[in-house]
Parts: sequence; C-alpha cells; structure tokens
Amino acid sequence: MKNTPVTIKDIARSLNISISTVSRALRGMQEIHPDTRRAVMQLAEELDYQPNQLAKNLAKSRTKTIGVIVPNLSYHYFSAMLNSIEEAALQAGYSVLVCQTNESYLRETTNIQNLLRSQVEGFIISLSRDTDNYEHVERLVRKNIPLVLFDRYAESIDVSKVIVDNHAAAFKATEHLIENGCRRIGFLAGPTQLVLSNQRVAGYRAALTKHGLSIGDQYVFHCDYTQENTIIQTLALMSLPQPPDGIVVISDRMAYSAMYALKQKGMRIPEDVAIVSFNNEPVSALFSPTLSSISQPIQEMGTETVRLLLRELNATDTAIPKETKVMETQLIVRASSMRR
Amino acid sequence: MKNTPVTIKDIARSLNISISTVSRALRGMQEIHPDTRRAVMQLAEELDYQPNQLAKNLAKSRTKTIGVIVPNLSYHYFSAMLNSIEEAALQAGYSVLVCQTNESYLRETTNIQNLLRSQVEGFIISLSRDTDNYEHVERLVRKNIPLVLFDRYAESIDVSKVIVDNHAAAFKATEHLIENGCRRIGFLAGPTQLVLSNQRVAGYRAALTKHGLSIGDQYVFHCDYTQENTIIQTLALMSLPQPPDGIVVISDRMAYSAMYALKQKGMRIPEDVAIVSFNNEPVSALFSPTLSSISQPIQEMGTETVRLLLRELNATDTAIPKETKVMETQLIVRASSMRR
DNA sequence: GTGAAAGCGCTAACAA
DNA sequence: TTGTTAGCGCTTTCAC
Repeated sequence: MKNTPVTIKDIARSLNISISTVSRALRGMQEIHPDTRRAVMQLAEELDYQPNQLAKNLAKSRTKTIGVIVPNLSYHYFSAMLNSIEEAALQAGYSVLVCQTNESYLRETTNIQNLLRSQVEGFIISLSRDTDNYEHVERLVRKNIPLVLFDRYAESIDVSKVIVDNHAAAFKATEHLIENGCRRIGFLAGPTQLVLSNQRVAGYRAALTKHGLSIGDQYVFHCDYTQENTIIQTLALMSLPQPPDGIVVISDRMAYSAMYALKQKGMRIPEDVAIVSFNNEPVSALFSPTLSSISQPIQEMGTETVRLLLRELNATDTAIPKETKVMETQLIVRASSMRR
Repeated sequence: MKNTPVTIKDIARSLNISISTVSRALRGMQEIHPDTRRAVMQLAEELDYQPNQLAKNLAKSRTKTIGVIVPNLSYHYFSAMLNSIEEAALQAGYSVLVCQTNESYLRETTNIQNLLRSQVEGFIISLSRDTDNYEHVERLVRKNIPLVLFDRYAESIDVSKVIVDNHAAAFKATEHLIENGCRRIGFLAGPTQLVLSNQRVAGYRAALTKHGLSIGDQYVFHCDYTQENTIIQTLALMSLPQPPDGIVVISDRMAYSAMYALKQKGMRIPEDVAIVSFNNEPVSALFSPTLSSISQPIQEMGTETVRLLLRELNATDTAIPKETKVMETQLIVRASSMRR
C-alpha cells in the first residue's frame, strides 16, 4: 500500500483556505493571522506534512545545494574534509550532495553531469587520480558555475583553490630526515599525473640540494595507492645498490605498507631507515613505531574551501578573480624518524 | 554573470517545434521522426543541454533515489559499505543520497526528514550510537516507506535487515584465543546501547562457558570509540589483579589503540596478551603485529541490503514480510593471536 | 508524428 | 490578511 504524501493542497482543502495561505503560514510569514497559522501548523503536524523539496526548489529556481566530488571517501583525508565542508556549508544554509569518483575520470564527468542536473549551485572538487584531461571542469568555469578545487588540482585550470604548500611540506619533511642523520633519502611518490605528488618530489629534491645530498632519480619510486604495489616499490627501493637510510612517503596509507615491507625484511625503523609521510591520519599515532607525518589543517581547509565557494556563489554579475589559498602544514614528529 | 541554463523550451523555440516533441525526442521515444530527433539531439548537444532533474522528478513523481544514512564515513566499514551499496543501487537504476549522523540521534532524525523531503523512495540506515529511541524509524515503517537496516539495528524495530552473526563471530574469536592458550580473556566492548556490542559480549561469554573459563563481568570494559578512552579502558583492564592474557576487541580501530597502550606498557603481543578484533580493515594486515580480525563480507552485505530494499520498493500493495539476512563472518588469523 | 493542455507541489507577484 | 493567477521545467494524456 503505497502512501500518497500529504501536500499543502490537502491542508488547504481540509481547512477551507487557499493553498497560498497555507504556504505562507508554513513558511512563517508575518502577514498571516495567528489563528490561521495555528490551524495550519497543527494540521501539518498531525498529518506529518513534509514539504516537497523538489517542488520547492523548482519553484524558487534555487536549491541552496553544493556538489562535492572526491576520489574516495574511504581515504581518511577525504572523509574528514567532507565533514568539515559539510559543517561549514550547513552553517551558510547550504546542503551538500556528495559523489565519489573512485579515482576514475569517467565517473568524474558523469558525477559532474548528474550534479548539474540536480541543479547544484556550485562545486567543490578534488580531482581523481586518473584525470589528466580537464575539459569537463573547464567547461564549468566557462559556464561561470562557482567551483573550488582542493588538494587534487591542476595548474592549467583557472579556478579558486585550497591547497597546502606541498613543496614546503616535503622540503620540511626531507630536511627533518637529514637533521636526523639520514644521508641517502628515498621518496615513495604517487602517480606522475598527480600535481601534488610532483610538487612534493620537487620539495624533496630542493632539500637534498640545499644540503648537498642530491642523488639521482633512481631514489624516487612512483606507486599507485594499493598496498601490494607500495610493498613492491618499497622493496625495489631498498634493493638499490646503496639503499636509502630514510624515506619520505607521500601518504600515511602508503607508509603503513612501506613500514610493513621494511619490517618484513628485518629492517629497524628508524635505526636502519627513518620514515616521514603525509596526512597524519589518526592511526599514525598508534602505529609501531609511531609515524612522523605532515599534518594538514583539515578543519580550516574545509572552512576555507566553503568560504571561497560562497564568495563566488554570492558574487554579483561581474566575474570575480580566482583566489588560491595555500595552507601551512605542520610536521608531527614521532618515533619513525627520531634517530637522535 | 549568472547563466540561465537551457531548457527544452529553448530548444523547441529555436527549432520551431513543440516542447512535447522535444521532450519525446530527447527521451528517444519511437514515434518521433528521425529528422526531428536528429535536429533536437544535435541542438541539445550544441547547447550542452542538461535536463533539469528536479522538474523531471516532480513531473514523474518518482526520483529513483534511495537515502543512505550511516554514523560516519570515516569509519572504513561504512565507507566500504557505501561503495558496495552505491554500486548495487546504480545497477538497479537508483541513485543514492548519503548522510552522516556523526553518531547523533538528533542528526539521524533530521537526516531522515531531509531525505523524506527530497523524495527518496526508500532508506538504508545504520543507526547512530546515541540512538536509543526508535520512534523516528518506526514512523517510516508505519508509513510503509521501504527501509532496510544494516549492522547497527535494534531488535524492537520490525524491518528487514542485513547483519552478521555477531554472537557466532565473537564465539569464534574467543574460542580461537582459548585454543591459543589464553585462559583469562578480557573484552573491550562498545557502548552498552549498541545491540551489536552486546551480542558480541554474549558470544564471548558463551565461548568462555563452553570451555569452563567463565570469569566475572569485571573483564568486560565498555569504551566509546575514541582513542583516548580506549587506551584508558585498556590500561584499566590490564590493571586488574589478574590481568588477562588475551583480549577480544570490538573493532580494529579500537584494537589499534589497545595494542598501542599494551606496547607502551612493555607487554608483548601475542606472548603476554593475544588480541583478536572485528572488521578486518585493510590497515590491520600491516599493523605490528599484524592483527587477527573477524572479517565481514562487505561486498555481499551491500548487495543484499540493496536487494532487500528493492524487494520492498517493487512490492505490490500488500505489505511484504520483513526479512533478516544474517551473514557469516570469517576469522582472519594473523600474528596478534598466534601463540603456538 | 506532432501539438495543446493539464498537472507534478510549490512560490510569488498582484489584487482584493 | 487572504485569494487568484501564473509560472518553475518537465511528462503525459488526448486530440489531430
């Protein structure tokens, strides 16, 4: 027995008033007679009336909704960002529609399309790993649809974005290893199309150069994000004729795999190999040894991302200049890198 | 410069045909003249026409959307379930609207309300930790709105659900510890209002009883899900006059904290204390020592959950009997519990 | 094969 | 303070 939901028309009919009066009463407009309002409210309550959001949005041509597209919510970083974005959005009276790309370019395009069809008023996107063609997001820009990128962005797209200073962070992490006595430092990077990964590699190189420790490209290994592959790359790195005594890893998740591989090989962390990575996931504080990691100000990043989006959402007709917010990171030093 | 999206009306006007013809052409109906269809399609493509989903849904009084409410997507279990639910739903032509409760009863009720207003056709819910009043979900049942619960359910609600055999799983885990020589086994449980936690405690007790090892309630400690609290409870457990030589922990996440605390105290795992927990998160295979854990068939659970929901969604008028699907779990034995 | 018209549930002028 | 009317963008009879 499918139930037909109650509408304002039902309320109007049984109260013998017009539907606009009901609408007004329900929305708490001033000009309504207290008695009328009371009657409407009471009946609505009794019938457990739920306004039809579709109709409401259609009528107002306004959804107060923003679309959020992330690679995968099972990465702690993204689910944490989602929480902070949702919170900030809610505060501004917006609700959020979330989609995952599962790192697929194709799903990214269909997600954008679906959200567009759902009339979201703006987008917050972190690009998928496989995305190397930006036509779909550039189209949003051209159409003047408010959009903010975070974390996974691309240089060539002219949009507002919230990122961290990846170069500086990697520099800091690498220098930290150097200060702890490491002399041959390796890097476990992400896929080469990830801007973020390349920036971190650059920061790592800069630190090595500064300290006169420059070594060849063979100390940088690129992994996809799987455990298996990370383990393989780690072992490959350690099989170099002169294996590293320190490794910067591009994510905690990958560092867990790397550390597992190292321990399997009987290497001690940090004595034989020191480790620093990125993200500072909660589990990193519990790992053995506890993992030194670059922490990103997730809370603030979410707030900033939403702020930048609201700025475009509320912009008057003229196109406003894009803004890039670069956040500072913090190195959380734990056991995995403390050699002295 | 806010852009006015193109509508079928625009297409109709510039092609000098009626909007119903455009509508039909766009939906690929048979009766349309090939030439007309081609013209419409081409113009739609050119203008990057995106159908307004709100209008579509409103007109058809059908959204083909299901609402999913989970405690928190940053728990691996829930984001994994979401992925598997989404996949199954997509396959059946449904899209998914996700909400998080952050373990709050209040947000659970507002989430339900919002999804109702968004005209979702059915719900998949995993109750929040703080939920101990079920009126809000019972109301859905009364209204005959298709609903399936998974993982976090309540006995008293008469709905279809997908769960694992928690009693059997805990029994299996406990017995495994016993077989590995543990004689005083503790239990780090969740909050007492969690059905799932209580069932696991019961399974644990049953195993102890079977093996003549029954011990008092003082070996069961209840934690909230935070790291701090878990560490405190673990230390409390180990401070008993006769500390346990084995611990069953209700989640991997909590086990990480417990193991951290144990290692801090200088205890060896599994030699001094063996550990088994629940969820088999990917990280558990990398932890030191690797963590023995009860694995749930997440993929299958997602599929089943959607299947049960579709069953209600497609049901003819008569109320169909609720179905409870109890899934089997698997104990993945790793180093944390292998003492022989 | 195509068009006119009504309607999905609601909001928003404009009158009264 | 309330009602009437016209949409929002689309689907769906029902004619032609």
